[in-house]
Amino acid sequence: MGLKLAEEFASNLVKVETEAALGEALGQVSRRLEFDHFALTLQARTSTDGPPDLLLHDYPDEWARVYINFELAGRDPVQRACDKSLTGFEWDHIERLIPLTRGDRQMLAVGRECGIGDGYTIPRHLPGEARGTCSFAVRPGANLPRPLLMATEIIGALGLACAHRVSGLVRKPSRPALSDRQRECLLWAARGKTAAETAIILGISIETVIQHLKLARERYDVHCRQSLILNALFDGLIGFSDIFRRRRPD
Amino acid sequence: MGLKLAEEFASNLVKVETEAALGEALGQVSRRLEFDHFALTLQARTSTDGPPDLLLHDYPDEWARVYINFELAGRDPVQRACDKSLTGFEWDHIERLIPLTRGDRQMLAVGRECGIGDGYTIPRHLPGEARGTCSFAVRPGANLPRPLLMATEIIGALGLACAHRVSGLVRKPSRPALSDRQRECLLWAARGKTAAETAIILGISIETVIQHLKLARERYDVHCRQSLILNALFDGLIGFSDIFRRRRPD
DNA sequence: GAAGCCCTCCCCAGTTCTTGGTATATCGCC
DNA sequence: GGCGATATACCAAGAACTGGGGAGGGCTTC
Repeated sequence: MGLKLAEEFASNLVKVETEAALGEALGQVSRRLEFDHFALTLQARTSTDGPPDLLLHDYPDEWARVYINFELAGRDPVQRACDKSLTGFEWDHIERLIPLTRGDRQMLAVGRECGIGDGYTIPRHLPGEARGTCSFAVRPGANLPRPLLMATEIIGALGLACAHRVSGLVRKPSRPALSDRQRECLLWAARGKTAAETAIILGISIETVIQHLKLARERYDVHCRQSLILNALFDGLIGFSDIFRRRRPD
Repeated sequence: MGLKLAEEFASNLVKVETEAALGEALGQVSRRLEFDHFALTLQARTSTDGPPDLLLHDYPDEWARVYINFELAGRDPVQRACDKSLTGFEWDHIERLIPLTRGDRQMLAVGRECGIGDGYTIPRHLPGEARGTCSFAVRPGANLPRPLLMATEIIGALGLACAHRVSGLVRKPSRPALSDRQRECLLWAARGKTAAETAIILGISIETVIQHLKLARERYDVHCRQSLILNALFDGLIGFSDIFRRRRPD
Protein backbone atom coordinates (compact mmCIF):
# COMPACT_ATOMS: atom_id res chain seq x y z
CA MET A 1 0.00 0.00 0.00
CA GLY A 2 2.76 2.42 0.92
CA LEU A 3 4.81 1.47 -2.09
CA LYS A 4 1.93 1.98 -4.41
CA LEU A 5 1.56 5.49 -3.07
CA ALA A 6 5.22 6.15 -3.63
CA GLU A 7 5.10 4.84 -7.16
CA GLU A 8 2.08 6.93 -7.93
CA PHE A 9 3.82 9.97 -6.50
CA ALA A 10 6.91 9.24 -8.59
CA SER A 11 4.91 9.08 -11.80
CA ASN A 12 3.18 12.33 -10.87
CA LEU A 13 6.48 14.09 -10.33
CA VAL A 14 7.69 13.29 -13.81
CA LYS A 15 5.26 15.89 -15.12
CA VAL A 16 6.11 18.49 -12.49
CA GLU A 17 8.06 21.43 -13.87
CA THR A 18 7.43 24.20 -11.37
CA GLU A 19 7.86 24.70 -7.68
CA ALA A 20 4.18 25.40 -7.25
CA ALA A 21 3.23 22.11 -8.88
CA LEU A 22 5.62 20.31 -6.61
CA GLY A 23 4.09 21.97 -3.57
CA GLU A 24 0.68 20.89 -4.76
CA ALA A 25 1.78 17.30 -5.23
CA LEU A 26 3.48 17.21 -1.84
CA GLY A 27 0.39 18.57 -0.14
CA GLN A 28 -1.77 15.87 -1.67
CA VAL A 29 0.57 13.04 -0.91
CA SER A 30 1.12 14.17 2.66
CA ARG A 31 -2.62 13.91 3.27
CA ARG A 32 -2.71 10.43 1.83
CA LEU A 33 0.21 9.49 4.05
CA GLU A 34 -1.94 10.56 6.99
CA PHE A 35 0.16 13.59 7.76
CA ASP A 36 -1.28 17.03 8.33
CA HIS A 37 1.54 19.16 6.98
CA PHE A 38 4.69 19.07 4.89
CA ALA A 39 7.68 21.34 4.42
CA LEU A 40 10.48 21.09 1.91
CA THR A 41 13.65 23.17 1.95
CA LEU A 42 16.51 23.26 -0.47
CA GLN A 43 19.54 25.46 -0.06
CA ALA A 44 22.61 26.10 -2.11
CA ARG A 45 25.85 27.02 -0.50
CA THR A 46 27.21 29.83 -2.60
CA SER A 47 26.00 33.31 -1.91
CA THR A 48 26.85 34.42 -5.42
CA ASP A 49 24.33 34.55 -8.24
CA GLY A 50 22.85 31.20 -7.33
CA PRO A 51 19.13 30.65 -7.38
CA PRO A 52 17.37 31.59 -4.18
CA ASP A 53 16.71 28.90 -1.68
CA LEU A 54 13.54 26.97 -2.02
CA LEU A 55 10.93 26.69 0.70
CA LEU A 56 7.65 24.92 0.11
CA HIS A 57 5.25 24.19 2.91
CA ASP A 58 1.65 24.14 4.03
CA TYR A 59 2.25 24.91 7.68
CA PRO A 60 -0.27 27.12 9.47
CA ASP A 61 0.31 30.81 8.79
CA GLU A 62 0.97 31.49 12.42
CA TRP A 63 3.75 28.96 12.58
CA ALA A 64 5.23 30.14 9.30
CA ARG A 65 5.48 33.65 10.71
CA VAL A 66 7.08 32.47 13.90
CA TYR A 67 9.38 30.21 11.97
CA ILE A 68 10.73 33.00 9.81
CA ASN A 69 11.57 34.97 12.90
CA PHE A 70 13.24 32.05 14.57
CA GLU A 71 15.04 31.27 11.40
CA LEU A 72 16.87 34.52 11.58
CA ALA A 73 18.31 33.34 14.84
CA GLY A 74 19.06 30.06 13.11
CA ARG A 75 17.93 27.68 15.74
CA ASP A 76 15.76 25.04 14.22
CA PRO A 77 16.87 21.82 15.90
CA VAL A 78 15.26 19.71 13.19
CA GLN A 79 17.39 21.32 10.53
CA ARG A 80 20.47 20.86 12.66
CA ALA A 81 19.74 17.20 13.20
CA CYS A 82 19.61 16.76 9.44
CA ASP A 83 23.38 17.13 9.33
CA LYS A 84 23.73 14.12 11.61
CA SER A 85 21.47 11.51 10.11
CA LEU A 86 21.78 9.48 6.95
CA THR A 87 18.11 8.55 6.96
CA GLY A 88 14.86 10.13 7.94
CA PHE A 89 14.19 10.54 11.64
CA GLU A 90 11.27 11.15 13.95
CA TRP A 91 11.36 14.47 15.76
CA ASP A 92 10.73 12.65 19.00
CA HIS A 93 14.11 10.98 18.64
CA ILE A 94 16.00 14.11 17.82
CA GLU A 95 18.00 14.07 21.02
CA ARG A 96 19.71 10.92 19.86
CA LEU A 97 21.26 13.07 17.16
CA ILE A 98 22.01 16.46 18.68
CA PRO A 99 21.92 18.18 22.06
CA LEU A 100 18.86 20.33 22.63
CA THR A 101 19.27 23.74 24.19
CA ARG A 102 16.59 25.45 26.14
CA GLY A 103 15.76 27.57 23.14
CA ASP A 104 15.35 24.47 21.04
CA ARG A 105 12.80 22.98 23.39
CA GLN A 106 11.00 26.26 23.53
CA MET A 107 10.80 26.36 19.78
CA LEU A 108 9.33 22.87 19.61
CA ALA A 109 6.80 23.87 22.24
CA VAL A 110 5.80 26.93 20.26
CA GLY A 111 5.39 24.68 17.25
CA ARG A 112 2.95 22.52 19.15
CA GLU A 113 0.96 25.58 20.09
CA CYS A 114 0.73 26.48 16.45
CA GLY A 115 -0.56 23.07 15.45
CA ILE A 116 2.65 21.19 14.69
CA GLY A 117 3.06 18.01 16.69
CA ASP A 118 5.41 15.18 15.96
CA GLY A 119 7.00 14.79 12.55
CA TYR A 120 9.36 12.93 10.31
CA THR A 121 12.15 14.59 8.35
CA ILE A 122 14.13 13.26 5.42
CA PRO A 123 17.54 14.94 4.97
CA ARG A 124 19.75 14.93 1.91
CA HIS A 125 23.12 16.48 1.21
CA LEU A 126 25.11 16.89 -1.96
CA PRO A 127 28.60 18.08 -1.10
CA GLY A 128 29.35 21.43 -2.61
CA GLU A 129 25.98 21.76 -4.22
CA ALA A 130 22.94 21.61 -2.12
CA ARG A 131 21.34 20.58 1.07
CA GLY A 132 17.71 19.67 1.33
CA THR A 133 15.16 18.52 3.84
CA CYS A 134 11.64 17.23 3.49
CA SER A 135 9.45 17.08 6.57
CA PHE A 136 6.03 15.71 7.27
CA ALA A 137 4.20 16.57 10.46
CA VAL A 138 1.06 15.61 12.32
CA ARG A 139 -1.01 17.79 14.61
CA PRO A 140 -0.30 17.75 18.35
CA GLY A 141 -1.51 14.62 20.05
CA ALA A 142 -1.71 12.63 16.84
CA ASN A 143 0.62 9.74 16.20
CA LEU A 144 2.97 9.38 13.29
CA PRO A 145 1.74 6.89 10.69
CA ARG A 146 4.51 4.45 11.58
CA PRO A 147 3.56 1.76 9.05
CA LEU A 148 3.93 4.38 6.33
CA LEU A 149 7.26 5.86 7.38
CA MET A 150 9.26 3.87 4.87
CA ALA A 151 7.01 5.05 2.11
CA THR A 152 7.37 8.52 3.54
CA GLU A 153 11.11 8.20 3.33
CA ILE A 154 10.89 7.38 -0.36
CA ILE A 155 8.37 10.07 -1.07
CA GLY A 156 10.44 12.69 0.72
CA ALA A 157 13.49 11.70 -1.28
CA LEU A 158 11.52 11.87 -4.52
CA GLY A 159 10.24 15.29 -3.57
CA LEU A 160 13.75 16.52 -2.87
CA ALA A 161 15.08 15.14 -6.12
CA CYS A 162 12.25 16.84 -7.95
CA ALA A 163 12.91 20.11 -6.13
CA HIS A 164 16.55 19.84 -7.06
CA ARG A 165 15.58 19.33 -10.67
CA VAL A 166 13.09 22.19 -11.00
CA SER A 167 15.18 24.61 -8.96
CA GLY A 168 17.68 24.94 -11.77
CA LEU A 169 20.41 24.14 -9.33
CA VAL A 170 21.51 21.07 -11.19
CA ARG A 171 23.93 22.53 -13.66
CA LYS A 172 26.16 24.49 -11.36
CA PRO A 173 29.11 22.34 -10.51
CA SER A 174 31.18 25.46 -9.85
CA ARG A 175 32.92 24.14 -6.84
CA PRO A 176 36.13 26.06 -6.44
CA ALA A 177 39.09 23.75 -6.24
CA LEU A 178 42.09 24.56 -4.12
CA SER A 179 45.65 23.61 -4.84
CA ASP A 180 47.25 20.94 -2.70
CA ARG A 181 49.27 23.43 -0.76
CA GLN A 182 46.31 25.69 -0.18
CA ARG A 183 44.30 22.77 1.11
CA GLU A 184 47.13 21.80 3.41
CA CYS A 185 47.39 25.25 4.93
CA LEU A 186 43.63 25.35 5.26
CA LEU A 187 43.64 22.03 7.04
CA TRP A 188 46.13 23.20 9.63
CA ALA A 189 44.16 26.36 10.09
CA ALA A 190 41.08 24.24 10.69
CA ARG A 191 43.06 22.34 13.29
CA GLY A 192 43.49 25.60 15.14
CA LYS A 193 47.01 26.45 14.10
CA THR A 194 48.09 30.01 13.44
CA ALA A 195 49.87 30.94 10.26
CA ALA A 196 53.16 30.98 12.15
CA GLU A 197 52.64 27.47 13.50
CA THR A 198 51.58 26.16 10.12
CA ALA A 199 54.70 27.68 8.61
CA ILE A 200 56.89 25.72 11.01
CA ILE A 201 54.93 22.51 10.44
CA LEU A 202 55.15 22.77 6.68
CA GLY A 203 58.68 24.11 6.73
CA ILE A 204 57.89 27.24 4.74
CA SER A 205 57.75 30.90 5.59
CA ILE A 206 54.87 32.55 7.37
CA GLU A 207 54.28 34.81 4.43
CA THR A 208 53.77 31.85 2.15
CA VAL A 209 51.17 30.34 4.43
CA ILE A 210 49.38 33.65 4.55
CA GLN A 211 49.52 33.84 0.78
CA HIS A 212 48.03 30.37 0.36
CA LEU A 213 45.18 31.18 2.67
CA LYS A 214 44.70 34.49 0.93
CA LEU A 215 44.31 32.86 -2.48
CA ALA A 216 42.07 30.17 -1.03
CA ARG A 217 39.80 32.85 0.41
CA GLU A 218 39.66 34.53 -2.97
CA ARG A 219 38.68 31.26 -4.63
CA TYR A 220 35.78 30.85 -2.29
CA ASP A 221 35.01 34.54 -2.37
CA VAL A 222 35.00 34.85 1.38
CA HIS A 223 36.92 37.29 3.47
CA CYS A 224 37.62 35.45 6.66
CA ARG A 225 39.22 32.29 7.82
CA GLN A 226 36.24 30.70 9.46
CA SER A 227 34.09 31.02 6.35
CA LEU A 228 36.82 29.51 4.25
CA ILE A 229 37.05 26.51 6.53
CA LEU A 230 33.30 26.03 6.69
CA ASN A 231 32.87 26.22 2.94
CA ALA A 232 35.64 23.73 2.35
CA LEU A 233 34.10 21.46 4.94
CA PHE A 234 30.66 21.71 3.40
CA ASP A 235 32.08 20.96 -0.02
CA GLY A 236 33.84 17.91 1.26
CA LEU A 237 37.26 19.32 0.50
CA ILE A 238 38.21 18.61 4.08
CA GLY A 239 36.43 16.47 6.62
CA PHE A 240 35.99 16.33 10.35
CA SER A 241 38.15 13.25 10.40
CA ASP A 242 40.95 15.25 8.82
CA ILE A 243 40.54 17.97 11.38
CA PHE A 244 40.14 16.02 14.56
CA ARG A 245 42.26 13.08 13.44
CA ARG A 246 40.23 10.46 15.17
CA ARG A 247 41.57 7.65 13.07
CA ARG A 248 43.89 7.03 10.18
CA PRO A 249 47.11 8.76 11.26
CA ASP A 250 47.95 8.76 7.57
CA MET B 1 6.21 -7.14 -0.92
CA GLY B 2 9.26 -4.92 -1.36
CA LEU B 3 8.48 -2.88 1.72
CA LYS B 4 8.04 -5.99 3.80
CA LEU B 5 11.55 -6.97 2.81
CA ALA B 6 12.83 -3.57 3.85
CA GLU B 7 11.10 -3.75 7.20
CA GLU B 8 12.47 -7.20 7.81
CA PHE B 9 15.93 -5.97 6.92
CA ALA B 10 15.56 -3.02 9.26
CA SER B 11 14.64 -5.24 12.19
CA ASN B 12 17.59 -7.48 11.40
CA LEU B 13 20.00 -4.56 11.41
CA VAL B 14 19.06 -3.56 14.93
CA LYS B 15 20.98 -6.54 16.20
CA VAL B 16 23.98 -5.99 13.94
CA GLU B 17 27.03 -4.81 15.82
CA THR B 18 29.92 -5.72 13.54
CA GLU B 19 30.93 -5.03 9.99
CA ALA B 20 30.98 -8.73 9.22
CA ALA B 21 27.41 -9.20 10.39
CA LEU B 22 26.34 -6.28 8.25
CA GLY B 23 28.05 -7.80 5.23
CA GLU B 24 26.24 -11.05 5.89
CA ALA B 25 22.88 -9.32 6.13
CA LEU B 26 23.51 -7.32 2.97
CA GLY B 27 24.48 -10.44 1.06
CA GLN B 28 21.28 -12.16 2.05
CA VAL B 29 19.03 -9.24 1.29
CA SER B 30 20.65 -8.59 -2.07
CA ARG B 31 19.78 -12.13 -3.12
CA ARG B 32 16.20 -11.69 -2.06
CA LEU B 33 16.08 -8.45 -4.01
CA GLU B 34 17.08 -10.49 -7.05
CA PHE B 35 20.53 -8.94 -7.29
CA ASP B 36 23.69 -10.94 -7.71
CA HIS B 37 26.13 -8.71 -5.85
CA PHE B 38 26.36 -5.85 -3.41
CA ALA B 39 29.04 -3.40 -2.35
CA LEU B 40 29.02 -0.86 0.44
CA THR B 41 31.63 1.83 0.99
CA LEU B 42 31.94 4.37 3.75
CA GLN B 43 34.50 7.14 3.91
CA ALA B 44 35.07 9.29 6.90
CA ARG B 45 37.41 11.54 5.08
CA THR B 46 35.48 13.10 2.29
CA SER B 47 38.17 13.65 -0.26
CA THR B 48 37.57 11.20 -3.05
CA ASP B 49 41.07 9.83 -3.31
CA GLY B 50 42.32 6.95 -1.26
CA PRO B 51 40.59 3.76 -0.24
CA PRO B 52 37.37 3.89 1.73
CA ASP B 53 37.44 3.39 5.47
CA LEU B 54 34.92 0.62 5.19
CA LEU B 55 34.39 -1.68 2.23
CA LEU B 56 31.97 -4.58 2.29
CA HIS B 57 31.17 -6.49 -0.87
CA ASP B 58 30.64 -9.85 -2.47
CA TYR B 59 31.91 -8.98 -5.92
CA PRO B 60 33.81 -11.64 -7.85
CA ASP B 61 37.42 -11.94 -6.70
CA GLU B 62 38.69 -11.01 -10.09
CA TRP B 63 36.89 -7.69 -10.13
CA ALA B 64 37.88 -6.91 -6.56
CA ARG B 65 41.52 -7.52 -7.41
CA VAL B 66 41.38 -5.27 -10.44
CA TYR B 67 39.54 -2.61 -8.53
CA ILE B 68 41.95 -2.49 -5.63
CA ASN B 69 45.19 -3.03 -7.50
CA PHE B 70 44.54 -0.29 -9.98
CA GLU B 71 43.18 2.01 -7.30
CA LEU B 72 40.12 2.53 -9.36
CA ALA B 73 38.18 3.90 -6.42
CA GLY B 74 39.26 7.44 -7.24
CA ARG B 75 38.28 7.08 -10.89
CA ASP B 76 35.12 5.06 -10.59
CA PRO B 77 32.37 6.87 -12.53
CA VAL B 78 29.76 5.38 -10.25
CA GLN B 79 31.44 6.96 -7.26
CA ARG B 80 31.67 10.24 -9.12
CA ALA B 81 28.01 10.17 -10.02
CA CYS B 82 27.24 9.77 -6.32
CA ASP B 83 28.19 13.40 -5.83
CA LYS B 84 25.51 14.48 -8.26
CA SER B 85 22.46 12.54 -7.23
CA LEU B 86 20.16 12.88 -4.28
CA THR B 87 18.67 9.45 -4.83
CA GLY B 88 19.79 6.08 -6.03
CA PHE B 89 20.47 5.69 -9.73
CA GLU B 90 20.80 2.96 -12.31
CA TRP B 91 24.24 2.60 -13.80
CA ASP B 92 22.69 2.63 -17.24
CA HIS B 93 21.52 6.18 -16.62
CA ILE B 94 24.81 7.44 -15.29
CA GLU B 95 25.38 9.72 -18.25
CA ARG B 96 22.43 11.80 -17.14
CA LEU B 97 24.49 12.70 -14.12
CA ILE B 98 28.09 12.99 -15.28
CA PRO B 99 29.94 12.90 -18.58
CA LEU B 100 31.66 9.59 -19.21
CA THR B 101 35.24 9.59 -20.44
CA ARG B 102 36.71 6.87 -22.55
CA GLY B 103 38.43 5.49 -19.47
CA ASP B 104 35.11 5.34 -17.66
CA ARG B 105 33.51 3.26 -20.39
CA GLN B 106 36.50 1.02 -20.45
CA MET B 107 36.23 0.49 -16.75
CA LEU B 108 32.57 -0.44 -16.99
CA ALA B 109 33.45 -2.87 -19.77
CA VAL B 110 36.08 -4.52 -17.64
CA GLY B 111 33.48 -4.83 -14.93
CA ARG B 112 31.17 -6.67 -17.29
CA GLU B 113 33.95 -9.06 -18.18
CA CYS B 114 34.34 -9.80 -14.52
CA GLY B 115 30.68 -10.58 -14.07
CA ILE B 116 29.25 -7.19 -13.12
CA GLY B 117 26.43 -6.05 -15.35
CA ASP B 118 23.97 -3.30 -14.61
CA GLY B 119 23.47 -2.02 -11.12
CA TYR B 120 21.80 0.43 -8.78
CA THR B 121 23.72 2.66 -6.38
CA ILE B 122 22.41 4.53 -3.37
CA PRO B 123 24.58 7.49 -2.31
CA ARG B 124 24.47 9.27 1.01
CA HIS B 125 26.45 12.16 2.44
CA LEU B 126 26.74 13.69 5.86
CA PRO B 127 28.31 17.12 5.56
CA GLY B 128 31.85 17.00 6.88
CA GLU B 129 31.45 13.58 8.34
CA ALA B 130 30.94 10.76 5.98
CA ARG B 131 30.26 9.75 2.44
CA GLY B 132 28.84 6.38 1.71
CA THR B 133 27.57 4.35 -1.20
CA CYS B 134 25.64 1.13 -1.36
CA SER B 135 25.45 -0.64 -4.69
CA PHE B 136 23.57 -3.65 -5.90
CA ALA B 137 24.46 -5.30 -9.20
CA VAL B 138 23.19 -8.00 -11.50
CA ARG B 139 25.26 -10.20 -13.80
CA PRO B 140 25.77 -9.09 -17.41
CA GLY B 141 22.68 -9.55 -19.52
CA ALA B 142 20.33 -9.70 -16.57
CA ASN B 143 17.81 -6.95 -15.93
CA LEU B 144 17.52 -4.87 -12.81
CA PRO B 145 14.57 -5.84 -10.62
CA ARG B 146 12.76 -2.58 -11.43
CA PRO B 147 9.68 -3.24 -9.26
CA LEU B 148 11.99 -3.63 -6.28
CA LEU B 149 14.14 -0.55 -6.79
CA MET B 150 12.27 1.55 -4.27
CA ALA B 151 12.73 -1.11 -1.66
CA THR B 152 16.35 -1.32 -2.73
CA GLU B 153 16.70 2.39 -2.14
CA ILE B 154 15.50 2.02 1.43
CA ILE B 155 17.53 -1.07 2.09
CA GLY B 156 20.67 0.60 0.83
CA ALA B 157 20.06 3.60 3.06
CA LEU B 158 19.45 1.34 6.04
CA GLY B 159 22.66 -0.49 5.31
CA LEU B 160 24.58 2.74 5.15
CA ALA B 161 23.10 4.00 8.38
CA CYS B 162 24.02 0.73 10.03
CA ALA B 163 27.54 0.93 8.62
CA HIS B 164 27.85 4.44 9.97
CA ARG B 165 26.71 3.23 13.36
CA VAL B 166 29.04 0.26 13.66
CA SER B 167 32.00 2.08 12.13
CA GLY B 168 32.56 4.02 15.33
CA LEU B 169 32.40 7.33 13.51
CA VAL B 170 29.47 8.61 15.51
CA ARG B 171 29.91 10.58 18.66
CA LYS B 172 27.43 10.90 21.49
CA PRO B 173 25.82 14.32 21.43
CA SER B 174 26.31 15.30 25.05
CA ARG B 175 29.18 17.73 24.93
CA PRO B 176 29.75 21.03 26.67
CA ALA B 177 26.60 22.97 26.11
CA LEU B 178 26.68 26.67 25.52
CA SER B 179 24.17 29.21 26.71
CA ASP B 180 21.72 30.44 24.12
CA ARG B 181 23.43 33.78 23.81
CA GLN B 182 26.83 32.20 23.43
CA ARG B 183 25.48 29.96 20.74
CA GLU B 184 23.98 32.90 18.95
CA CYS B 185 27.24 34.83 18.90
CA LEU B 186 29.01 31.72 17.74
CA LEU B 187 26.51 31.29 14.96
CA TRP B 188 27.08 34.78 13.61
CA ALA B 189 30.80 34.21 13.86
CA ALA B 190 30.35 31.05 11.80
CA ARG B 191 28.48 33.11 9.27
CA GLY B 192 31.61 35.18 8.87
CA LYS B 193 30.61 38.16 10.95
CA THR B 194 33.11 40.02 13.09
CA ALA B 195 32.42 40.73 16.72
CA ALA B 196 31.52 44.29 15.83
CA GLU B 197 29.00 43.22 13.21
CA THR B 198 27.50 40.64 15.52
CA ALA B 199 27.13 43.27 18.19
CA ILE B 200 25.09 45.45 15.85
CA ILE B 201 22.98 42.50 14.70
CA LEU B 202 22.17 41.40 18.24
CA GLY B 203 21.87 44.94 19.54
CA ILE B 204 24.46 44.53 22.27
CA SER B 205 27.92 45.90 22.83
CA ILE B 206 31.03 44.56 21.16
CA GLU B 207 32.49 43.72 24.52
CA THR B 208 29.58 41.47 25.31
CA VAL B 209 29.95 39.56 22.08
CA ILE B 210 33.64 39.12 22.75
CA GLN B 211 32.82 37.95 26.24
CA HIS B 212 30.33 35.35 25.01
CA LEU B 213 32.82 33.99 22.54
CA LYS B 214 35.51 34.02 25.17
CA LEU B 215 33.47 31.92 27.58
CA ALA B 216 32.38 29.62 24.78
CA ARG B 217 36.02 29.01 23.91
CA GLU B 218 36.74 28.21 27.52
CA ARG B 219 33.90 25.71 27.60
CA TYR B 220 35.27 23.87 24.65
CA ASP B 221 38.80 24.36 25.87
CA VAL B 222 40.00 25.78 22.58
CA HIS B 223 41.82 29.02 22.03
CA CYS B 224 40.69 30.16 18.65
CA ARG B 225 37.52 31.00 16.84
CA GLN B 226 37.76 28.43 14.10
CA SER B 227 38.20 25.55 16.52
CA LEU B 228 35.25 26.74 18.52
CA ILE B 229 33.05 26.81 15.46
CA LEU B 230 34.19 23.41 14.24
CA ASN B 231 33.65 21.78 17.60
CA ALA B 232 30.19 23.23 17.93
CA LEU B 233 29.39 22.15 14.40
CA PHE B 234 30.63 18.64 14.97
CA ASP B 235 28.64 18.36 18.16
CA GLY B 236 25.51 19.45 16.39
CA LEU B 237 25.17 22.59 18.45
CA ILE B 238 25.05 24.53 15.23
CA GLY B 239 24.38 23.19 11.76
CA PHE B 240 25.27 23.96 8.20
CA SER B 241 21.65 24.89 7.69
CA ASP B 242 22.08 27.66 10.25
CA ILE B 243 25.31 28.89 8.78
CA PHE B 244 24.51 29.08 5.12
CA ARG B 245 20.91 30.07 5.48
CA ARG B 246 19.74 32.98 3.41
CA ARG B 247 18.10 35.92 4.99
CA ARG B 248 14.36 36.05 4.59
CA PRO B 249 13.67 33.98 1.52
CA ASP B 250 10.16 35.47 1.35
C1' DG C 1 19.38 34.42 51.47
C1' DA C 2 23.36 32.65 49.52
C1' DA C 3 25.31 30.25 45.56
C1' DG C 4 25.54 29.77 40.88
C1' DC C 5 24.69 30.74 36.25
C1' DC C 6 23.63 33.96 32.64
C1' DC C 7 23.73 38.38 30.32
C1' DT C 8 25.55 42.66 30.06
C1' DC C 9 29.41 46.15 29.87
C1' DC C 10 34.26 47.96 30.35
C1' DC C 11 39.74 48.29 29.97
C1' DC C 12 44.20 46.87 28.10
C1' DA C 13 48.29 44.65 26.09
C1' DG C 14 49.78 41.68 22.84
C1' DT C 15 49.04 38.72 18.93
C1' DT C 16 47.04 37.44 14.75
C1' DC C 17 44.59 38.18 10.64
C1' DT C 18 43.26 40.69 6.44
C1' DT C 19 44.23 43.36 2.49
C1' DG C 20 46.96 45.70 -0.61
C1' DG C 21 50.95 45.32 -2.99
C1' DT C 22 55.65 42.99 -5.41
C1' DA C 23 58.73 39.33 -6.78
C1' DT C 24 61.08 34.93 -8.28
C1' DA C 25 60.99 30.21 -10.08
C1' DT C 26 58.84 26.04 -11.82
C1' DC C 27 55.71 23.34 -14.49
C1' DG C 28 52.57 22.05 -18.10
C1' DC C 29 50.23 23.42 -22.24
C1' DC C 30 49.26 25.45 -26.71
C1' DG D 1 58.27 30.99 -26.65
C1' DG D 2 54.40 32.86 -24.14
C1' DC D 3 50.62 31.99 -20.93
C1' DG D 4 48.50 30.53 -16.86
C1' DA D 5 48.67 28.22 -12.63
C1' DT D 6 51.33 27.14 -8.63
C1' DA D 7 54.60 27.64 -4.93
C1' DT D 8 57.56 30.38 -2.69
C1' DA D 9 58.88 34.79 -0.21
C1' DC D 10 58.55 39.68 1.41
C1' DC D 11 56.53 44.37 3.18
C1' DA D 12 53.28 47.46 5.55
C1' DA D 13 48.99 49.37 7.59
C1' DG D 14 44.95 48.68 9.86
C1' DA D 15 41.40 45.77 11.57
C1' DA D 16 40.25 41.95 14.37
C1' DC D 17 41.03 38.59 17.77
C1' DT D 18 42.87 36.63 22.30
C1' DG D 19 43.65 36.54 27.19
C1' DG D 20 44.03 38.95 31.42
C1' DG D 21 41.58 41.70 34.52
C1' DG D 22 36.79 43.72 36.86
C1' DA D 23 31.69 44.65 37.75
C1' DG D 24 26.58 44.97 38.20
C1' DG D 25 21.78 42.99 37.68
C1' DG D 26 18.55 39.22 36.92
C1' DC D 27 17.18 34.60 37.48
C1' DT D 28 16.78 29.95 39.52
C1' DT D 29 17.90 26.62 43.00
C1' DC D 30 18.90 24.80 47.27
